Amino acid sequence: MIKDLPPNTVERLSLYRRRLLNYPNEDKLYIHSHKLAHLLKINPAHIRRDLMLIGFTGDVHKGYNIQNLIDKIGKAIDCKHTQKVAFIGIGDLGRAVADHFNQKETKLKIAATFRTSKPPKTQFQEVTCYHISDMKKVLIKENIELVVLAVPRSYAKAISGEIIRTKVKGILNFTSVHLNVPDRIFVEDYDVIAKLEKLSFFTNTA
Amino acid sequence: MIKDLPPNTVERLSLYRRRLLNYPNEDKLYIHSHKLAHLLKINPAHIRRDLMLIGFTGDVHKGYNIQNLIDKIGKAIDCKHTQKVAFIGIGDLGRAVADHFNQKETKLKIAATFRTSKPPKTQFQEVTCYHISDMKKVLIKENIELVVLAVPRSYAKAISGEIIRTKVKGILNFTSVHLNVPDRIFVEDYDVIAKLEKLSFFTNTA
DNA sequence: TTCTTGCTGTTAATCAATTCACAATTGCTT
DNA sequence: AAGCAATTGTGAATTGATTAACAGCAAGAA
Ligand SMILES: NC(=O)c1ccc[n+]([C@@H]2O[C@H](COP(=O)([O-])OP(=O)(O)OC[C@H]3O[C@@H](n4cnc5c(N)ncnc54)[C@H](O)[C@@H]3O)[C@@H](O)[C@H]2O)c1
Ligand SMILES: NC(=O)c1ccc[n+]([C@@H]2O[C@H](COP(=O)([O-])OP(=O)(O)OC[C@H]3O[C@@H](n4cnc5c(N)ncnc54)[C@H](O)[C@@H]3O)[C@@H](O)[C@H]2O)c1
Repeated sequence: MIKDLPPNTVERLSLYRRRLLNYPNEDKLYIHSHKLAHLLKINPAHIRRDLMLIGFTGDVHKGYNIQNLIDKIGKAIDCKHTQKVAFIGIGDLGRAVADHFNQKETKLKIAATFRTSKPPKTQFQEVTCYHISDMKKVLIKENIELVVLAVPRSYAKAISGEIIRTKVKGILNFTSVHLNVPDRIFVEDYDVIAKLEKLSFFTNTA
Repeated sequence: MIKDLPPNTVERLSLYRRRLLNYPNEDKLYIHSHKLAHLLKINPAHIRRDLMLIGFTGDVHKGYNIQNLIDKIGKAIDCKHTQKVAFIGIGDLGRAVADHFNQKETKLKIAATFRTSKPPKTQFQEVTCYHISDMKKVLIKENIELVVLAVPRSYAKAISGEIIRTKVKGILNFTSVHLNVPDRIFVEDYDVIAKLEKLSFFTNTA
């Protein structure tokens, strides 16, 4: 894992890797910066710079070796141990995200889901679904470090209050409630409405 | 509508408004920059600067008048006509987003949803659900300008090929497929995996 | 009245992200 | 063997986003 990568670079590296994992099907061993840039609709220099930051070098004519690049990205951004993820709230949104997640190659592992209604024994392969009242206990016992929070907004605050008493280090927060957690916990908020309103704005001015 | 607002400012203004729409319940007419900043966990100067950009001024002691601010944000970022939004793919993800959307105050209006299986007559209040094969026709007829794309990734390319033959100006794309559309169409991609992998990275280095 | 306090509006400074632009490299062609 | 063409790696320039800092103001206290 490489220190001091800019946040946007880390995010892009993840996207590069996911795109490349589909690429060998297309029967090539190497890829050029401009080709990958085109697939992702970004600037080629961007890619070269990102790869420079993780110390990956290409061949001046063949471009970048795809498998080696995938591996190198893993060394750069993946945690050494497998980090466990829990889904808190597994309604429509949580289910969609968890499903999507389980179809992708990633080092992260879904270790638990939580909800209020009586849970079925399992969901998503071997993932256990617990009742929300066991959340704190399970998060601690299972050593879960990341959570996806997708519960009705009125519960967000109380739940985040419990989360801070566990070893959770990061929260992907879909509740549109801004969580009050200590600095040691990373929060990433996402809000569709703001994105759509931005889209609306820029499709009517620019 | 104000020209030349930075993208991030537009997004934040949307968030300010949504937060403030809940605030009068809390029985205040005015709010200070540092108070709102605290609610959103951002820097107060940021808020003052954003409001400066839309020409909104506060009272040096009372702060910002909440209702006036809500109105001013509307004038700054909302489209003059009501823009119509369609959901293409209304499975778990589409449903979650559409639901979330319909609970919020916004000038945007869901005008149609599309899916492959035989559609029920309606969903979400008065929104009609159409079969995907009618998509192009309906998008054109209804003058739909924004779409949320949440179909299985294998269909994304073909569907975006149809979309470009309509008046759609913006796509919120959840498919993890990078769409090849002309520049006149704004695309906003979102990818949970990249966000989670970023979270994983920063909870293990920083 | 005069002083103190705490806020806004705004400029300036900083920090981060993106893009440009080109030297260096090397396969390929002639 | 020499010249061409295409690509990487990267410093420099640019653009954009964020934060600091403070003047100026006005309410309320003394
Ligand atoms: N930020 C965004 O972009 C975005 C998009 C879509 C939905 N959302 C939000 O995500 C949340 C979930 O949406 P959804 O469509 O999946 O809702 P849903 O009603 O389908 O699912 C809610 C889930 O939360 C669980 N839950 C309910 N009460 C709970 C409690 N007291 N404690 C713990 N868990 C509880 C339920 O068991 C269920 O699993 C909502 O708050 C919604 O507004 C946000
Ligand atoms: N980017 C992200 O963060 C993210 C998160 C979750 C899911 N996803 C992706 O979003 C998509 C939808 O996920 P979901 O869980 O809602 O899936 P889902 O299977 O529940 O729903 C799929 C929807 O697409 C429709 N559909 C199926 N085939 C179609 C076709 N040929 N043409 C048009 N529409 C068709 C279906 O009718 C259904 O409405 C998937 O591609 C998933 O991987 C992305």
